[in-house]
Amino acid sequence: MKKNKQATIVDVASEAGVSIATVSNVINRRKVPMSPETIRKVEEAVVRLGYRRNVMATNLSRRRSNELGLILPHFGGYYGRFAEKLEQRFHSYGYHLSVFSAAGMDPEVETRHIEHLLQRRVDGLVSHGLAISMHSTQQLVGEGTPLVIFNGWGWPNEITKLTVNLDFAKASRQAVKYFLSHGCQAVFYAGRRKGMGANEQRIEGFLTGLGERAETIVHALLDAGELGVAGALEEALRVSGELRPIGIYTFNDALALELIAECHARGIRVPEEVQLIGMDNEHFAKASIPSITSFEMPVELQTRLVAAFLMRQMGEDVDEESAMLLDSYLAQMKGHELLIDMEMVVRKSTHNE
Amino acid sequence: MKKNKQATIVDVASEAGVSIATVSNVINRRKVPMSPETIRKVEEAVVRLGYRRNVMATNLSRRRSNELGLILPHFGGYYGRFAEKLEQRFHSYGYHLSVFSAAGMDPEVETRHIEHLLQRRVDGLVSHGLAISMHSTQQLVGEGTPLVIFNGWGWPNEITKLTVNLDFAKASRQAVKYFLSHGCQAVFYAGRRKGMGANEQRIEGFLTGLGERAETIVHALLDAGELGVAGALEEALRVSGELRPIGIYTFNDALALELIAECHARGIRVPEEVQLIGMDNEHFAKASIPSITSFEMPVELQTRLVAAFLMRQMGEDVDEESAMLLDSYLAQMKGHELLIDMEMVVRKSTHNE
DNA sequence: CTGTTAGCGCCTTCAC
DNA sequence: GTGAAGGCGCTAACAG
Repeated sequence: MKKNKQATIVDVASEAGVSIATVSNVINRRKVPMSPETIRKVEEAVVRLGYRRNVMATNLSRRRSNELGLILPHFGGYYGRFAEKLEQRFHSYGYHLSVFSAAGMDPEVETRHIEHLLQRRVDGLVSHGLAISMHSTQQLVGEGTPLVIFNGWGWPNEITKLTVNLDFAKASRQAVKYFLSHGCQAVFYAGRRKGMGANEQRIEGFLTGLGERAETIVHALLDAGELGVAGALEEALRVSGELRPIGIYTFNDALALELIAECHARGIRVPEEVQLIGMDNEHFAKASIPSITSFEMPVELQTRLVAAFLMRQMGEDVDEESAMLLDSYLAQMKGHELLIDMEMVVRKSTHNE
Repeated sequence: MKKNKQATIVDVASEAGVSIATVSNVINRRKVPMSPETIRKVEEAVVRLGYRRNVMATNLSRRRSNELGLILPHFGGYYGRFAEKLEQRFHSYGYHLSVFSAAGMDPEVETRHIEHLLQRRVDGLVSHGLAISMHSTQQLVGEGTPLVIFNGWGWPNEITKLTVNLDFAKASRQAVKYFLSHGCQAVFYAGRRKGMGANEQRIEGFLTGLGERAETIVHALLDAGELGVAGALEEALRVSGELRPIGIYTFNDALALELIAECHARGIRVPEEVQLIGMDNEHFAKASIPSITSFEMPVELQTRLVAAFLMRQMGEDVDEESAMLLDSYLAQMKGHELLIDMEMVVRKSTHNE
């Protein structure tokens, strides 16, 4: 037996007794007038042969792929949800989305994925904007492929017309102000150096949030990556001396959770002595003990804006709702950065009643 | 200006002053002897023109894509790590992996992804085996594409030669036995109906783990999906009456964490009154209070076996280590199911000292 | 060593 | 309505 190769359009044509052009017309539901009889014959032949169109041939011929690519720092948490939402949105616009993880921001892996996507001639690309990827991305994408960045800072205008960012700085200001207005005698930011851009944004917000209080209130930046979680807590306690309670704003919920564990191990009460605010509003933030005050990530909104803008860049239409949303955000944009607010979810790690 | 289209192999050829065949040979580092001079000229032309091969054309011509597809129930946690590891492994075998999420096991989304992968003529497919996907998968894949399933139960041999499963049943037996040998007076399994196959496996293991003790010890199956977390806990307490401590084995760490929160809210001490064992060994299992006893998912091993088997099915060679590993597992296989052990990580939710 | 020439599977005018 | 033919970008013999 010879290997049963996939049926081609030619097979379908001869099976149905028509020409390949006709088959193509039927398959693509073109508006050219065809007899219902012809259509039926073709459709039957398709089923009978188990025909499945070869998109490589289609794309090659059409000179467009109808495919989009997404590069994430990793799957998991917020990013995983982001990917699923975005896929769904693009699907509604008639595009297919392939998702890739840089596997913990490994530049090599990331470059490999982008290169492959480009070789596959994707019609557009969306990428996170963290870490070093900037330079390589610039190189790779060149003048050709439409690209939109999300959660990226410091990207020159030449590369992207728009960056869709969560407003970490604002959230951080909000966190600090919350601490200050809820009796905290000293405030800290605990981050991880590897956070890069996103980390910087938080720090900036943290400092500006202090405002003029910066001169009078005890505060410090803690690097949990360098000091370790225990080290960071110790440092905070050392700096704050007898002052209580203190407030610690963390890079994310995971770090907040670890700090809670550390406090618990030392018999330090949360929130009576140490108040904590995290970021990401992960599933466990709600169930931890105490539950963690955090910021909700507006995935729906962000993916909507990202998708709408990419479509526009590609000259495609989008649903009216997204279009209006995008316009209203673009109107109040500063520079080429579009900022999205996050909502604080207050829980037990910052108050008790 | 006309749009600067991507340079093609023809452009490179004329730029370098050679024929397209030569360019192709250089690009693909074929073993045909060529003068270093020619090679240099071609390579220079490539960079000068920013040439990037069109994989659609390449694949069409080669009649193979060198691409593989992976279908996941969702990104996040274990599955996200699985995807990253698998990608890396396939890469080392010279294949590219595209990952798709069924977005919470939505059958429509799943079908769409598989169909698209097939239309792209991937050389092979690996898919989780949960939920209803079975039937549609069978339809779709037909006789053609090599397929390996992981974490799937009840798949007929006609579809898959092999299913690579984590041994949830065994882990569950182990959990029960741990409870029994550590003083638990009553034991429970708390799952979620939606767990499907994976849920069934746990239940089976839970029951067989009881063995002959099933007749003498108080036990029950709890459906946290139906009863809610609070309801499940109440039910366990009701059934066990005055007996303490009781042991609750949960579908995953997330559920265990929620139960801990629920216990805490009611002033029930963990592990003194209620012992808990979770599954997945998620990041937060270590940092929660108390930390959660759980089972580590052997992603490295599982991806290795999956990759090796798919490669073999496709007639490709794999590294010796993986080959030997696969052979040893195949040797002790029952049916067409290959089982992987998980390791229990004991933490504070089951003991205190 | 290098160039020529068929395809790969499908789309897309342009006649009939 | 339907069919014939050229082309998309690249590979793979096969000559030279």
